[in-house]
Amino acid sequence: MLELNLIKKNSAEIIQKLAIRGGDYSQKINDILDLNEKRIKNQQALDEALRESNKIGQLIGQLAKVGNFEKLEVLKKKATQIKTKAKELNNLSNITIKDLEEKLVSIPNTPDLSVPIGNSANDNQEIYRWGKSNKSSQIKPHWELAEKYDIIDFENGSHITGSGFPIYKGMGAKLQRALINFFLEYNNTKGYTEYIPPYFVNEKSAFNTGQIPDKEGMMYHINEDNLFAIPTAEVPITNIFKNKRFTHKELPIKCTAYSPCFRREAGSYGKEVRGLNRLHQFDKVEIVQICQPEKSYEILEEMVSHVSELLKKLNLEFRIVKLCGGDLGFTAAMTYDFEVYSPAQKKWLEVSSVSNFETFQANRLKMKYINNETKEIQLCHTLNGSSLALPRIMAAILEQNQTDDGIIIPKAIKDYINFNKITV
RNA sequence: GGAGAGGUGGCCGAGUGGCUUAAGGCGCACGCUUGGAAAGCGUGUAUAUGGAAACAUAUCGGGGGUUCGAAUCCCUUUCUCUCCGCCA
Repeated sequence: MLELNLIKKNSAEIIQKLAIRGGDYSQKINDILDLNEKRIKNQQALDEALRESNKIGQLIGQLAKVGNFEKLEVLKKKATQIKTKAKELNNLSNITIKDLEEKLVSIPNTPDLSVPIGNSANDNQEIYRWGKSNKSSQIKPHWELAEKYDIIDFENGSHITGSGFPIYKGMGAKLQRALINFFLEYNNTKGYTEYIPPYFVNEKSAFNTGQIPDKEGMMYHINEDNLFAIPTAEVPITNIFKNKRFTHKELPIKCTAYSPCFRREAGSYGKEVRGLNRLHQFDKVEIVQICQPEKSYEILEEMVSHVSELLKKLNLEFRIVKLCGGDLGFTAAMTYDFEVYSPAQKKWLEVSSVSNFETFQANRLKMKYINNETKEIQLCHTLNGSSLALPRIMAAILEQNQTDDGIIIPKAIKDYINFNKITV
């Protein structure tokens, strides 16, 4: 949620930034400003009424002490009248505030000015490319390899639950587990504290990180308890720090967590969902940082190089893409996507999305810090990224590391796994 | 699931209808003291909204009610703790 006082101060700049997403938000922003004016007027009238009523209340207290009950009764009547008026004003004020909140919540985050303008993924900017994989025509897709080596059972998974819920088996399960450990341990060495979060969250938590109201349909919902299965560990992890006030010494907060992720992915079909391309349940290791506003873009770069390191250690061909305004998520101000190459599908698969949310989440979470120099209380900036999403990493390892007699296990994870090659 | 106890400021903790934003303590900041430090002493120290400011209003888990007036009484909801039950 954007900060109301920033909208008030810099509405022109905000409209300009939002235009990077490809829409004209000036009407919405103006509506918000109008509603805010209305809100302030209401509040002032209400405060005035309450002030009067408080004064009379005090007077009554004094009169009661000296026993002047005649005058007291007169004042009581007057106070009741004011109270009635105050109640009306209060109702009016509540309606306006609700209206205002609703409008405010519907506005996406303002992209950073460096975000390229564009409508779709086609307008994203590739900023980095690394590695080289075998592109021969003999290359097999990962779903065929998974079957050949009997390490992932897509069919049985879809019988047990539905499509998009694969079963990892034997060396496949071990590889997955080794990768998770490798990611977590590497994150640990870079100062990220490990967490195991809840895998279900309530409505408020989902709202705080921006899944609601924007992406409600993407989450599995348990009606009976009104809980959402987490689409990413970002949701519970970021919520850990709601209503906190940090000192500059405590920042940045660095967290990492492994969790399964659940996504409904309604509307996906065909080759998009083939094999490990898109699943309803998948594993992911996440990194989250909370920091002072002036440091967030520096930290974004740090996180980008962190994720790059992981991919280089796995020796996977990948590229980094800076998302354009039109492809940017609702809550993000800037996002870098990491994509590994699938030589068999001849396409890039997203394995990480590293974003700076600036104050967008912190505003809903009331996550603040005290500026050491000015002593002002400001909202923190939040950032997160995958490090990494397992299925597509798995797909890339299978495809990029395939040989005639097996899949070569990346050297980087040899400490976490007790074989060098997946064989029949 | 049953029964009980409780949620007060950054933290601990007092407070059962009126000058209580809230005693006391801890912590923190500044000053005095000291060769320096500790101790000691003194002063200050919640947040949000509106306002140029003075100041005003709101906030003692959330919501509602009683009352001229609620941290304090009533209703409701939520969370935590203890005991019992069930259980990996």
